[in-house]
Amino acid sequence: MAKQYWLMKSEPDTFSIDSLQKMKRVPWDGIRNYRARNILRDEMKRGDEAFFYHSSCPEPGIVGIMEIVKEASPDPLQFDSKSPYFDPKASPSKAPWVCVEVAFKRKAKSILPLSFIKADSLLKKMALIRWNRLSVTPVSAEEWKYILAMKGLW
DNA sequence: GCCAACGTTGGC
DNA sequence: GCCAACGTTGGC
Repeated sequence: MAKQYWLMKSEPDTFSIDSLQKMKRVPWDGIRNYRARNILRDEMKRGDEAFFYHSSCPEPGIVGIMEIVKEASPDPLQFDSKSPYFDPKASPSKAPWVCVEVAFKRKAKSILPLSFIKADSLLKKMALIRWNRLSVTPVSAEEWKYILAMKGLW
């Protein structure tokens, strides 16, 4: 299958592009929305690439690129009673929540702000805008190429 | 199955 | 901190 592209949100206070750069490879855990879960579980493939997006911060926007290095497996946090992502209904035989593993690829030279995305005639059609509260959204090959070709961004 | 109440996300 | 847009929960 052709490589697919995604956009994944994280609050930089919790986990930022700099944290990913240092850690190199992490589980993308704590997804507790069914629509986002279905994307992780059913659609994300090893080798796919994703934009790292900073949300709920002074300047939200795209800040880097990562690669999906491991496909979905049960999210361990759902079994951890001390985690905010604990799910009392989850059991090893019936684990509703999954995570993928991502690896750092590159950090943008500067942020590509949401305000720019919303003002751009091509980018304002991104699923990021249409499904504005979903933390994992698809990015079309056209949108991906367009952003990668932006002057001075990378 | 409907819907009101409540909780969360995330931009501003 | 506010609030719009959803998503979830639970009574009926």
